[in-house]
Amino acid sequence: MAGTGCRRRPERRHQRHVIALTSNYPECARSALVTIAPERSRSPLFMRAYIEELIGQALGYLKREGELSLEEPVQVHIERTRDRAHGDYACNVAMVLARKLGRKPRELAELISAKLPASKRIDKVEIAGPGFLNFFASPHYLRMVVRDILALGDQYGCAPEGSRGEVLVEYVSANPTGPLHVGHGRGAAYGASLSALLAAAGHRVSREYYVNDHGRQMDILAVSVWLRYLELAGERVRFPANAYRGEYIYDIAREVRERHGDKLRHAESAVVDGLPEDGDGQAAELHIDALIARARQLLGEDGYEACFGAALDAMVADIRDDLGQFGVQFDRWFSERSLESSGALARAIERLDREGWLYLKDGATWFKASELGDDKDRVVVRENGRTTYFASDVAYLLDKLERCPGTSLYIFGADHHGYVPRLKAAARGLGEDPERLDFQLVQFAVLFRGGRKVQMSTRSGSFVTLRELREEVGNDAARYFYVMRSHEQHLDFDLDLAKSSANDNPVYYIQYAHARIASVFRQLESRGLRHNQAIGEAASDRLDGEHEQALLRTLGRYPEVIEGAAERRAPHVLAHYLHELAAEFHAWYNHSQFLVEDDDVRNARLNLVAATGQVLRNGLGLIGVSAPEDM
RNA sequence: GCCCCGGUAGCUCAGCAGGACAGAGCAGCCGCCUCCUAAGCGGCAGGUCGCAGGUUCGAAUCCUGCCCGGGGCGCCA
Repeated sequence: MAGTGCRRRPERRHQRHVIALTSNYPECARSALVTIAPERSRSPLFMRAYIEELIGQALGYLKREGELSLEEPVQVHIERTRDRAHGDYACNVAMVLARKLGRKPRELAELISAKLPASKRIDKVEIAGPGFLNFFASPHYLRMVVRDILALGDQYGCAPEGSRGEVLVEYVSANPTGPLHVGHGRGAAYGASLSALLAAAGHRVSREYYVNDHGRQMDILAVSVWLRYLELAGERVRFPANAYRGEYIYDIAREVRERHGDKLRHAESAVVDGLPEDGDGQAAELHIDALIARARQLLGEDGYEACFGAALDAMVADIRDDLGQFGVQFDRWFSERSLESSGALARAIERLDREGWLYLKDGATWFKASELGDDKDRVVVRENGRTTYFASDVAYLLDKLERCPGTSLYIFGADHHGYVPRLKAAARGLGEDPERLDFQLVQFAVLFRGGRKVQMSTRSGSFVTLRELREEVGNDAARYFYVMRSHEQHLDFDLDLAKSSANDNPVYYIQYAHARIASVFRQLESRGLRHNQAIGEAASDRLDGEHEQALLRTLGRYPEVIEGAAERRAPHVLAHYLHELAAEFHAWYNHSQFLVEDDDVRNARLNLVAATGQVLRNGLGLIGVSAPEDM
């Protein structure tokens, strides 16, 4: 039954036409007849943009000669071929036009390819398959790649800063009520990598962490600290079910005690007398809320703020420290409370009102979100006069849109997907363009150890913190593992694999390639030789081996990878690319000696080795993984 | 009930702005260190792309329905 050969499909072979590129039409200005995507980089390093240009010129010529009647631009794909036999790039322009013009695709392909300007970067163009134009990069172009990489260094692959729009990226934004856990870690790694990628692709990027320092959870945290403080002071107060039990609460309480002594101490009876009983569910909620009210009453404004402020400062400092060690930085930590004091909150509500999107019902103020694409209307001011969390969101959104003229990018955990229609509705309600908002939802990460799911529960306090994870597997492995899968995909994080220093760990595989490169240059020196780039460049035609050619092509692809990964908000694309690049280097390393006698060959190879090292460093840097010199 | 994400090789996943024979890593089997780190390399084997329709010259990729798994739907934060 399990036949082997019979399942194979018959080979489909298409006749190929080879068109020599001899004609040149210098007078053809760039035409707007071909569009791929807006804002394509014009850098000479971008082969696709270059090919687009060539095709545009050919079409422009054909149009002026009356051979084609083109009215509107055609949307075409210029893509990397999967099969080397198909050249380096393929374009489907003829097939797309065929549909529009009702002509045969191969016929059109002939027409177009005959008018393609000659180019030093393109060796030949073939017509193949149903009508693809296959472009073969010239050896000259491939060699140019090494020179460019060595000349540009850490700038290779980067578009000029500001060549694209501004992006304000908000990520992590975990409530400062406890340490970050592994779920936040994924958002942090994704956000940091994506931000770096966007910056490399030419966007001006600012990174923000929205600190939820306003709500009930913060009050619970403050009270938790106070209760631990009382405990340390010798009061025997029962700790409520819903309060924060983590060890870190004691640390903060100790700090408060050091600073304020017994000033905040009250007798146990004064604290709990007359409060509703603690218990499960509803009872626990009522109890803790009453306790918060009691704390405010006994401590007064200043005393309460002492606990609250200490808790907030400690938590934010801890989170900042944790993320900093993880290589995750922010340009701004935006306080939710500041929205009220700055008047941003009131202004946002006024704006919604002015635009006519607010109404009163049951004593509360509602936003007509349902008329703007959300499933239901949302309360902005509660019956008790307090604004809702959503109101803060609207105010922060308005603030962001006013500060950043480009895109506001939200990175949410997948459980926040309900916020998307609500915030878009808010943007519309404010009279702003919802297209300026970009939402990326990061799916959950599940830890596996010994092939078993690591159980996590916040209540029992048995969750794994980001810090613990980092200490267990290391920052490099954690950063890489977090972004190696698409963020839209649930992530199975294999702790054993991440820790493994065996041949199966993709992080070490890539880092090892870099370490080997460094080692090659150490060897060179120990043999009393020096790398001469100029000699290598002059002899770059000696890089004609199969492995060398493959490596050159892959290195040349890097700028496109950056561009595409940024556009698709997909750092995992870069992670995969780096793995592939490392694989090609390892294969070459095993196949050939680099430190050969021949000065020309040796230096040419060393140029390629150095260029590979540079690209590995650049790419690893963007995803926050170190590039070690030795392992 | 409504909404979001996913279902591709034994496992974990790429590929999905439609395209040329479906890819990688791990696990399995067979090989490679007098030579720049074997944390490496070469080879073999492994797939009804969840199921059924539809759109198209062409569908893993787009549309519809269904099945399975994960998550979300508060005048909480």
